[in-house]
Amino acid sequence: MLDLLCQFETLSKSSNLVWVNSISSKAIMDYSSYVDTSLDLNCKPNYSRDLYDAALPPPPPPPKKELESKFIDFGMKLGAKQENTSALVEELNRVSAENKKLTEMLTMMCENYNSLRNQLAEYMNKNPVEKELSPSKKRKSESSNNNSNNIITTNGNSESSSTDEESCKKPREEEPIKAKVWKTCVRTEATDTSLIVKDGYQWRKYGQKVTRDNPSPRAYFKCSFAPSCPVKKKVQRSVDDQSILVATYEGEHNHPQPSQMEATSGQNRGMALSSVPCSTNSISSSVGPNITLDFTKPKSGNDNTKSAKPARTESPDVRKFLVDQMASSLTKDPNFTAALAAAISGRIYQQKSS
DNA sequence: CGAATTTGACCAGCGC
DNA sequence: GCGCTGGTCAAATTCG
Repeated sequence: MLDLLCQFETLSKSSNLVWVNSISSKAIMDYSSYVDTSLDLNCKPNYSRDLYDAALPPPPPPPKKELESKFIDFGMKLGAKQENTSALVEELNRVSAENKKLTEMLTMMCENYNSLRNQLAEYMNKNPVEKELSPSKKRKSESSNNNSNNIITTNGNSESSSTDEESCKKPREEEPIKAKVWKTCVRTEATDTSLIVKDGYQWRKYGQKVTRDNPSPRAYFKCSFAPSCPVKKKVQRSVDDQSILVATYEGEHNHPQPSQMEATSGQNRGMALSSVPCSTNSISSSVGPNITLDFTKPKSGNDNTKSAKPARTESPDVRKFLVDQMASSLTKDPNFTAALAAAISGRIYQQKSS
């Protein structure tokens, strides 16, 4: 099963979150909103990997008018308004076509990813792994939680199985009995001792404990929006593989990701660089500015991800949102604007001289 | 200096 | 009831 998950992870490329909770396919779908579909935009010009080619964001259409006006002004100053404008318009058309093509490629990637995930869910449902618990264990929940192969299916209801520890908790909190509980495995550097799982949300650590079944300490986190947001998570290294962090989430966020809030509020300079899932062995480890766009949607409402998923990649609204994000990121990047200005001036100079 | 983290103490559930 | 255990609290400490 882990092999399958690894394949799944590899195929998903842009995500380093391995969803190992074997539950109903419906619940799997719920998780889809957490999958990092962010594009890692390397501003350096020397990227040549296919992945980057595929994930290369479309050039920013929204600034078109702005840029065009700037181009025109620039051209007027040089006394070559008409030629420059037509050339730039032509260039913009070409870029738009490329933009469209890349968007289609991205959509196709997302579709492939989703179909793979569905296949995984199907496989899990067909092959439930019954994990026999040691009778000597007092805390059956822990014995299951600390196993990296923690793939349990009980009537397709993960809540009933993995929330055993929930039942051990005090009933003081009025959170619903069926609070969503799921797990993720995140591969990290084996030397990395921090128990930090970057998932786009901000967490406040409120405890750490060494448990009986695992020599690695378990860290307890609450959502930084608590108490309004009741979500908690526990992070502990896998017993079998110390390089794998097992994060157990309880509850559901009732707010968008902070990174997304920043993005929508226009404060997205270098956004999500520290708060979005990113593989530690990421291909984006090259030196230089990386712009990571967070495309995960705020979890509005409950289980409507099934219908919302296609919209993420295909609906005009989402596209517009993505484009706005990219445009905002690029236009605020001084390196980008400088490079753009240099490219434009160079092209105009080239046209003039020819 | 305020926010975040650490860590020992405390509480509650469970098995004997 | 007692001991073990996981989960949480909150004072102390660290960090930016």
